[in-house]
Amino acid sequence: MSRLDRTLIADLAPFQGMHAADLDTMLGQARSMRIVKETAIFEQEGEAHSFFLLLDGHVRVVKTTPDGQQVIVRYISPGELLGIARALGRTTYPASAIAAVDCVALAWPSRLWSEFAAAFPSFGANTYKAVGARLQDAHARVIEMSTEQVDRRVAHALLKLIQQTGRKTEDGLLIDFPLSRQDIADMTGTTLHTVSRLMTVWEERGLVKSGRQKVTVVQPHKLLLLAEGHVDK
Amino acid sequence: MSRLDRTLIADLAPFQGMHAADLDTMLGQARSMRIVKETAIFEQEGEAHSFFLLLDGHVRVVKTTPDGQQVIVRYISPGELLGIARALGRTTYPASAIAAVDCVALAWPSRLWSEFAAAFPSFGANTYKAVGARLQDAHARVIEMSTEQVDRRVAHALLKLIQQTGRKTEDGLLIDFPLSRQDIADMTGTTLHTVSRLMTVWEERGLVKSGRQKVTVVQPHKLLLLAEGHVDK
DNA sequence: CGCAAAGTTGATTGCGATCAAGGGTGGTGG
DNA sequence: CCACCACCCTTGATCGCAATCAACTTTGCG
Repeated sequence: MSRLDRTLIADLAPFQGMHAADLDTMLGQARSMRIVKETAIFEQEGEAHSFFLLLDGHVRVVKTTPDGQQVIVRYISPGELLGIARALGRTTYPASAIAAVDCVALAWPSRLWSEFAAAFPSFGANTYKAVGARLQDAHARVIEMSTEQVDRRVAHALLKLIQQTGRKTEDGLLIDFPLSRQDIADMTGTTLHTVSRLMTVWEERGLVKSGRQKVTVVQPHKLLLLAEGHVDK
Repeated sequence: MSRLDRTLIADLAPFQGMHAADLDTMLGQARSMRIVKETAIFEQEGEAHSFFLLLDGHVRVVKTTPDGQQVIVRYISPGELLGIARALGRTTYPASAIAAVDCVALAWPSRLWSEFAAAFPSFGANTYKAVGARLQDAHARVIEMSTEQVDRRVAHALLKLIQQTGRKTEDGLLIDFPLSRQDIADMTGTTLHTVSRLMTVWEERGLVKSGRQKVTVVQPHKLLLLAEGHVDK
């Protein structure tokens, strides 16, 4: 049986400041798993039996309302923790996590979370720092939803994505996983129709290039100006 | 000089599970202060020199956008911590805190936060639990802003407030601090005009009673139905 | 090749913002 | 004590953004 090597995780944010031996201890209790595209890692309301570390791929975290509307809370990139319901004092997952592409992840039983946090203070502190960062993200999003028009919200969403996962191509910065108009709509509280029209206009203006489940930002700077409201639409 | 008595804080959520002696240690380093109505406890972007515990009164936490629009992030009730920027890994306050009425609070230098969290694990855990709860609140709010119409958002906001600070009166549940139409608008991402019209309709329907900076919810159950979308508007 | 999923585009509608005007009320200072 | 004024609230009229409704096109996959 192949053991997991600590270099797999040593450089990732959640494990900064930890001793090599402690990394091994954690890895020794991890189970590695692959998740095929468009399947769930965990489901909203489900028993929070495990927490995860994404090693490769991209995951979208989705909340579904009682009447079936979907909101994409965030996208997870490699190196980030997900499903840390226990750290938030929950016993069920507050959202579903769906693999946007084929993914590789590590999983630990939730029960171990408090053990790890206590035994490895750096790990606990890093996690809480991440929670703090997410709280600020969420607040920023509330402000955005309260005060900004659709076009600026969509621009912000795209900028956040290229910052997180932008891959340089000859055309500009490509968002590195399949992203539909509907997905963008679910991130920004609008409809696929409105997003489609925006993309058309922006493409004409040379700000972006996009196709089926694919978006490339050609002129991030101009998109930023638009997002910040410094230009006419 | 009068010392602060530990019974002042022993029963409050942030201090659950702490030893009496440790409470005294914390109190020994606290400074108690009064804040007059409509003045700031701290300002957005300001150096986060202190964190606070609200002992009496009500505080509104406000974010202001570069173009001057205001969003009320939350109201703080007695027994809650505020200004815990350091716990979120920040050195400046992410929002302003304004006393909605005359308030009494305890203040500690921010520097002590990590000391307390390390020395009194219960205190740290309680705080992080609170941060987790706020993260969930914020997410719920994003969902709300993304998927619900104005009337339902306003209904939810009022229900949250009466849950937090509702005081029983002969008419129903009174929100226990001055709350203007503009305030409600700033909580829900709408305008005072729309809120005013809603209140008028709801008053006619017997759901609420309201006046100058005063709101009483007469029929919480019916308001909940409206908030959940189970009835026609 | 056929079909389902994704995207485009036009037409229409309506919610809620904005613009505008006026009324009520509590607090303050003369 | 009263008058005035700032602040809060109400209500009407209009407008525009973006949702909705509808039809069609494109694209990739099995």
